[in-house]
Amino acid sequence: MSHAAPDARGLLGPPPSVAFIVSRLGFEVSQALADGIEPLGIDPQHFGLLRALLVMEGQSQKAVGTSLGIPPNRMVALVDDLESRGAVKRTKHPDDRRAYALSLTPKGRKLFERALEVVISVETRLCGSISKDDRSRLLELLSRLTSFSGAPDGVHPGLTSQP
Amino acid sequence: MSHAAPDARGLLGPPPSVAFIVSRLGFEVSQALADGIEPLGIDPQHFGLLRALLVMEGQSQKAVGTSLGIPPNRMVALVDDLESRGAVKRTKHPDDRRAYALSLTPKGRKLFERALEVVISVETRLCGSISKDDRSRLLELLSRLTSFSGAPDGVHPGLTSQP
DNA sequence: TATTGTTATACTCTATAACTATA
DNA sequence: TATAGTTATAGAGTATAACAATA
Repeated sequence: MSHAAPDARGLLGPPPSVAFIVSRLGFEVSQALADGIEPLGIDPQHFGLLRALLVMEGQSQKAVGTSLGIPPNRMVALVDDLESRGAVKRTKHPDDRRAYALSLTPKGRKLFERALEVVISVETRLCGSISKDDRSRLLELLSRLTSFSGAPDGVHPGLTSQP
Repeated sequence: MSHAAPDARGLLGPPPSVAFIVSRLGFEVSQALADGIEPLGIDPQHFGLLRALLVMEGQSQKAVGTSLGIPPNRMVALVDDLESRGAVKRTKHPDDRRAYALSLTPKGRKLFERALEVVISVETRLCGSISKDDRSRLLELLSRLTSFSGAPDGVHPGLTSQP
């Protein structure tokens, strides 16, 4: 049935809340983002790692992992994936022979840029129904909302797991 | 190290996008909501079911499930949980002896109201840093964003799974 | 003795598909 | 034969904990 519960909408239930809308919209956007980069052969976690490596060039797996909130065992698989497709490189760490120094290859940078284009296309689709000014206003309002996690600015806690 | 990557914030990376902020904030809010109702002994899926039953009193598991996008096998566990704690009731469906008619008990309504209080408290915390007028503006802007899923108005696709 | 990266095991969640009783 | 509800099995994803090499 395409209209199983025609009365289930908007009548009862909670009054419209920012929390519910953001929660729902956030899920949909995450899904769209994941679907969009999937053809590139990566998932959101890979994207987050590429993004971090852009500014953490040469740091160890451990350092990058803790900064992203990703535990060691998962870092292994993540870096394995990206290394096997030539996007990142493990080289010996100059100061600590136990550790690897992670770095992006040119191929990795291109991969990140293609993923960024996906983000932009999702943004365009998402905000296509409001004016440029309204988008700015929205951005400004959203940035003033109290963040729940203490995660640093560019980090998406959904891409980690740590409590 | 508590400041492993002090430069990873805001310098490089994508320009601020509604998509990224909404995705991140949505995750945090969902987490806060889940954490908030956990002491009540339910999770977001249970909450969604209670919310649906408020307006689908007497309908079958199948009907409620399809309206929420929840497959039959999971409906069983969900309804089992809520029934065992006396929040919903399975009675024989008058028209179809294969089916059950689901209904909320008074205890179920109280449970839903307590969960609603949690939603309100999260809303208050989330929007505590902006004025009442700004919150209205924000709500209005958010509601004008293009939704990705075709899900009906009150349905949160993160609480289902159906593609 | 502590730490980096790694591997192995266990657990949770979900999807798939069989099964029963009715229609 | 098709459908409502149920149950069983298997798969993906994750966390826990043990491991080897180095500090």
